[in-house]
Amino acid sequence: MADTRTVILDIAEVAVLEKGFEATSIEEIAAAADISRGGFFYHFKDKNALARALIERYIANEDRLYDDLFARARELSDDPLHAMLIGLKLLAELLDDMPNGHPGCVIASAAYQDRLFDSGIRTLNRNAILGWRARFRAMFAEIAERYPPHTETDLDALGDMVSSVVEGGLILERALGERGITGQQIMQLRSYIRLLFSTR
Amino acid sequence: MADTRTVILDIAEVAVLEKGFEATSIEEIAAAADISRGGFFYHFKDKNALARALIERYIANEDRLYDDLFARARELSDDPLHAMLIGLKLLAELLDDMPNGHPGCVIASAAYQDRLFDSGIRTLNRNAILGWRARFRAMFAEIAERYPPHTETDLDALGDMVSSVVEGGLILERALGERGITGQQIMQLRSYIRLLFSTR
DNA sequence: CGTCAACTGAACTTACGGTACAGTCAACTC
DNA sequence: GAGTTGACTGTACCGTAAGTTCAGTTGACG
Repeated sequence: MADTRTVILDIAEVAVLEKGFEATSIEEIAAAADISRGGFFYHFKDKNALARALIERYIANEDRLYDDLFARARELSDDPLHAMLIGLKLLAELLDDMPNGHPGCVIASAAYQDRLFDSGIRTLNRNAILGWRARFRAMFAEIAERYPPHTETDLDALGDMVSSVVEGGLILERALGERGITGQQIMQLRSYIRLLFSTR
Repeated sequence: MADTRTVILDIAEVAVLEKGFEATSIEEIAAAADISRGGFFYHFKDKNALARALIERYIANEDRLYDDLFARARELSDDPLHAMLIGLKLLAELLDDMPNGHPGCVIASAAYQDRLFDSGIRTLNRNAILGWRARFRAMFAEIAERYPPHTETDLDALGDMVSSVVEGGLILERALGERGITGQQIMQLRSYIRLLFSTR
């Protein structure tokens, strides 16, 4: 059995992504985790601590996922452009193969409920996104060195585009109730990257 | 002076985008609109009616904006590809020129608070996004006829990409607290469209 | 037996959504 | 200028649901 803290976070994540943070009650989380309301407060000192833990865990997971996935892609090709194209394909497949679709992004959810949280949490979110920008920017910079882009391109904006397309895709997927949208959008981004850098 | 209903919607929109729907109280809206709680219920029978009105108004505004903007673009060029490129540029400028930045998308906000609303509201959201898909799909189809794309492309996915990039950009913009991100992202999409269709 | 983590269960406080309704007041209609 | 209507105010009230606190229980382990 997983430890209770993890169970709470799992339950809370799903609920928060479906209804928002404020609308997710501690009672409801506790009930689903088979503990009492008091038990919840043994693990988290207040509701804000839950939010912080939720976000920290999400960011750590996402970072690990990107690490693994693009490391794997780099194993499959030594060329930075090909590795990026492979990585994006793997990412699209991974998202599409999730049993119930990707549940949504905790950071996007938080972005639309900003004022509920303290500035520490906002900083956390900000840094996560800046981290992804830097990660992909570096990868694109390496590509651009070997394959000069056909159009002058702001590499920060291009780095952001990965996050942007994922976030946008998840919103459409949720709002439409259609599976596979996010993967499709990533494949469009991939198509852009290929056109932008590849020779001919 | 604007009529009270509009004032309520304006205030509620900002508040909901900042804190989420559940966390926005009727009391607070009424106070900001300088009316009593009773006054609020004169205009909206309950909180759900407010949500619906908020979303309906947002969709109508967005539709009108797209209508105007791409009609204008079409006036400036008869060529469908050029018109699209002009339209995207205009869109990016419009978003960047907003006095306090774009406040965020009500539909994205709703997407992450789905379970709060009845299925009617979900249908509303769904149809709005399907409408934008159809709108842009048609435009891309016309472009593709004259300029066969360099890569085989799913026109629905391409149509969705406009919404996706806007939504994603808005999330980054909010989470980072940086202006201009959404405009940049749209310019990236524009760059993709140009590479995908243009001869040369 | 003592300790400690992991809880339980009840109590407390506040806030919110919603209802009901009597009354006000300015603007328009006949 | 009497009457009507739309747009409210203000107050009182209800139910309940939510966050938080805490004293006390339980069971495993040394």
